[in-house]
Amino acid sequence: MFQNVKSIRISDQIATQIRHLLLEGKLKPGERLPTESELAEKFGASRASVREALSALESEGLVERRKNGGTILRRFSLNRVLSDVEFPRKLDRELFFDLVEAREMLEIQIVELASKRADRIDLNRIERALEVMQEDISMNRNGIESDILFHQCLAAATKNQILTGLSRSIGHMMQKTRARTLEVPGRLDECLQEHRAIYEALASHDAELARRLIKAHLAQVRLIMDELDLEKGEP
Amino acid sequence: MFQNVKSIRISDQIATQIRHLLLEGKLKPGERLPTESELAEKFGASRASVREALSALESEGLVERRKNGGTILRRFSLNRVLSDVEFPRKLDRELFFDLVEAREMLEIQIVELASKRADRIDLNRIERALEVMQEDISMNRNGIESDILFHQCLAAATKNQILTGLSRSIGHMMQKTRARTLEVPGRLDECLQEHRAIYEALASHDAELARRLIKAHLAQVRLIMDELDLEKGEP
DNA sequence: TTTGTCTATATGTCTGACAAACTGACATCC
DNA sequence: GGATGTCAGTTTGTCAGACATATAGACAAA
Repeated sequence: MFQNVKSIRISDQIATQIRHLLLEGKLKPGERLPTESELAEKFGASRASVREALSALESEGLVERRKNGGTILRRFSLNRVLSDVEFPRKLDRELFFDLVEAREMLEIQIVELASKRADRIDLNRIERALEVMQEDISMNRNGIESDILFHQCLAAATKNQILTGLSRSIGHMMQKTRARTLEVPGRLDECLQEHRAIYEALASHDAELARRLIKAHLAQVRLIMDELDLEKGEP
Repeated sequence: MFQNVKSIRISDQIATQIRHLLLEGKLKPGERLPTESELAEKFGASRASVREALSALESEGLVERRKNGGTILRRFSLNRVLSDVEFPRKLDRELFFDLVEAREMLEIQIVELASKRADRIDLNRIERALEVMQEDISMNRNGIESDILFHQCLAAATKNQILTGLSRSIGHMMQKTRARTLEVPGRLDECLQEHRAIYEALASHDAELARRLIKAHLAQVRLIMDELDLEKGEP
């Protein structure tokens, strides 16, 4: 009934404005922003606030700052890929299935590529993710975090930032649903076994096997999702 | 051979330290960080630098700041820690190659799916896109718009909104580069022929052929990109 | 052409100060 | 007693002004 009101930081407002200007095309990638002092003046704020905004934008990958070169708008940034897609937050029923389909494609490609590129460090990381899930099971936790961690480690092994970012973002959007599938009794154990098998395939650089395994894994997830869907009816 | 040296911002060092402390488990999600003044003292830096670091961490979703509640480490952030820590921001150049790779994967998947799902309407649309490109050629236009149109129509034929959206935004980010490849003498004609072949495969619902053709098409594009790159050196 | 030097510029950093908002305790009124 | 003001302490948010430092560009010298 009542809208939650709260003060909005100046630095946030500045960052938001710049993000919007980028989306609307009034600021173009590759261009240079005015100097911090000029921005401060134009926004009617202090340089410190402008700098905080730029820090945020920088860590989002939208801008790049150089000692004397000013602040430039980056050409290729993950956020710009995602901002359009992530936009429909409502997740219609139809859109949700599109999302599931896109995720399956993405994950399959990721695993295939990862099985070619994974080095010792990646494999160690994945191993650790498996341990975390094992721990989740014995501690009786739901395991969604370790599930996400595993898939994130897979994506990282491709060494491709765009794919990694996409995986993270799409995986995050489906977090709730995945959590529900993991609640099914015994599912977490199964999941761990499937993950382990995928890991083995990766470790032996068997792309074809890895591909088959992740496909089976995702098919399993989808199956459970469908079952849950029939019972409850609504995401 | 020579390592690239450059000054590392204090705020970056602080942010990195905090990220690592999180990874090592010395800082735990849900905990509260010391106050900004205390942090400044402990790191031997000013509060302004600490605040810039916190701004970055906040926009990564690692911490949450409240007016009097101090700064708390967010619970659900494991995935973000990982990718950001292990793979420091890539430069535009590297990220561009990631983008090219991601696009190729995406387009291949799209064409494969489209060849299964394209109906009469989709095919007509694609046909029209081909005509537009033919017109571009005879009018001596650069053809980038009709190129985009063609790929957009392909994506639409998958009936998957997520894939369509991804294709659009990635394609859009690469627009300038694609435009440059089309400027190569005779390239637009080749491009049209390749598009035509893909269309034929789609029309006959030959997924395997379509896949091979789009792969060849994208390989050709990449080849030209590389050549242009060697000549000019800088996007 | 390369190298050295200088200067202007923009970011990076620090200091000290005040404003604003939240917390908790205490006082006040019905 | 319980709801409502009031106040002080704490912490983040914001500001202004200063200096340090790295970079680019111009220009001179070898």
